Amino acid sequence: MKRYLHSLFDKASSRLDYLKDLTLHFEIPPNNDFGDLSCNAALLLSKKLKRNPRTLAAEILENLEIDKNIIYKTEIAGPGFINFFYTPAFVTGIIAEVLEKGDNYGRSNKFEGKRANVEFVSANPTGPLTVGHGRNAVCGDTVANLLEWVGYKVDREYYFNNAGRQMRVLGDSVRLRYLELLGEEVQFPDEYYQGEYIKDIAEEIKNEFGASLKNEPAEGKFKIKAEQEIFADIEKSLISIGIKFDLFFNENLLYSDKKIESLLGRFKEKNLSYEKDGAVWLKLSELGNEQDKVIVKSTGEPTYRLPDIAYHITKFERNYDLIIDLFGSDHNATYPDVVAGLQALGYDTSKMKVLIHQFVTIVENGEIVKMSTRKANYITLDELVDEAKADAVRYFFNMRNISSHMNFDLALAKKQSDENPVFYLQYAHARICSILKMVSEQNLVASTANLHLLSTDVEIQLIKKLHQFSEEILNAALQYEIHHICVYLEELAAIFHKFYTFCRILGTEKDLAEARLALIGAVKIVIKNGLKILGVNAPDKM
RNA sequence: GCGCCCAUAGCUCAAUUGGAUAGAGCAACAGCCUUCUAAGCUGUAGGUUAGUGGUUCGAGUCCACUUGGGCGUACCA
Repeated sequence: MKRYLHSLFDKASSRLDYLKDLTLHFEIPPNNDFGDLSCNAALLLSKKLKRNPRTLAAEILENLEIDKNIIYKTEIAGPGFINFFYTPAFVTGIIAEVLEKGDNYGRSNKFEGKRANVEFVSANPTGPLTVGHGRNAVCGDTVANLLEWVGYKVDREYYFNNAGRQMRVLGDSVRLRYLELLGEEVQFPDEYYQGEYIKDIAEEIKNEFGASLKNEPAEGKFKIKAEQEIFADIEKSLISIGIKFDLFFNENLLYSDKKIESLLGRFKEKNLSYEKDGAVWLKLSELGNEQDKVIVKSTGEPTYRLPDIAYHITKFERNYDLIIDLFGSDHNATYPDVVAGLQALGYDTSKMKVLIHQFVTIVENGEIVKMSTRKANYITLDELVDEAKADAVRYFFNMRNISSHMNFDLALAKKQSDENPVFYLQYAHARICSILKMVSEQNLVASTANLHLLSTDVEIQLIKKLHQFSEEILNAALQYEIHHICVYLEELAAIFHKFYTFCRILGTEKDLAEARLALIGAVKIVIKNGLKILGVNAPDKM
């Protein structure tokens, strides 16, 4: 519908010059009395043209060639809003459209032919995924889904590093636990990985190799085994919430393919780096950032910046139209350096979008639980899924704006099933399925022949809500804000539940019953499609 | 100190990105099941949108300052 109105304004702009470079904005008014869509163009223009907004609105209206079959009424309201009212024929026509498009209703081809890379999770294999990773994982996967719904071909990518100091410490942690199991006295340093999973891995090694690894170095079998085990667990955790990656990118590849080396050369060649105190520095202060930063330590080892930049260059070389990075807020200081470096080398960083999600704070008995993988003080994603099931966990993370800090009480998480609105949505779907099952035994079939019989407020509201779905998706995708889908679905489900209470199907006159069947069939499609984007099941029965 | 994020009902959060009377869930209170699933519906109560100023037709939303919180501020990632 918005597209139709845009086209009307486009035509009118040939007569009204001031409409030409105006970005139009249509929105759904807060109140039914104000119509179905509202436009504030006159208000915006009044400032620029120094004219009364209401007379401007009247002038615009006169120049719109409105199809009376689609919009039966327009009005100028308040300070100068132009309100549009849909005809009943247009409204009921929505149902047929939903039914016809089915599983594809809500998809758009706006970004057809474009390719996107969404990088998320990217946790190094040093321990199980925590609740914090869970938020990242769910949000990343949902953003990817959303992009697919607007036409992108999406690669979900996981970047990891299995070299370096962290991994040495991991290997040595396992080695010490192994020696402990063999009955040796060992000093287990505080800064080593304290988690129980380290002991489990040591146990497995002991079962496989007996005492034969007494003199094995930490970076040998210990590290390798730990990495394998942990990675397998990570993948299992991800699959348990329905996430599968297309690509795993190992940081090592950047070294073995000489990407780091050549990048260093390019910085030097462009005079963007220099040596000081035995280290190599990147001239970030000349690129608009606060201060210069080290890219190669005096030990000869690069800092994270160099591989990160090299890694992103590979994304540009792989020709993505959109490159998304999803980080937790603890990384908020790192990406500007990477972006500045890329920009200096001439890459089009406007293709990049960095999404930062805020932390999930776990509160237990009124106190905040500080999470640390190293100190083994964390709640794992697996524990959360055990307590609250995958659908509830996915919905829980999807339903909030990623920029908002999330609090949750662990005690509450355990009874989360009662409070999570996901069940409200699933229940609506299950109720529809139940009706459809029941009518199949009667002599009733969904029919679009008599949709004009759908005339109560709640029915009209429900249909109009269905119409908003595609625009909600597009809007959410353009802003990478997935929680809008949840808000929309909850509103839709609320109207449906009201409909369910007031408008019966069984025992109603045949034509009306069949029209209502068509309506709930359409509702079912939209709920199912919406939940699909969120990665949540739509059960037939509850 | 500096940078990013945040502050909305008792609690957890929305608010169409500057729009018309700030909305949901949970908790509280009062109702609704002999008819398609009560994991539902109806109603009541709950707000100086942290504070102070500013910008304009119009501010929860933008700007400045203040207060309070989270995350950073490494030759860790």
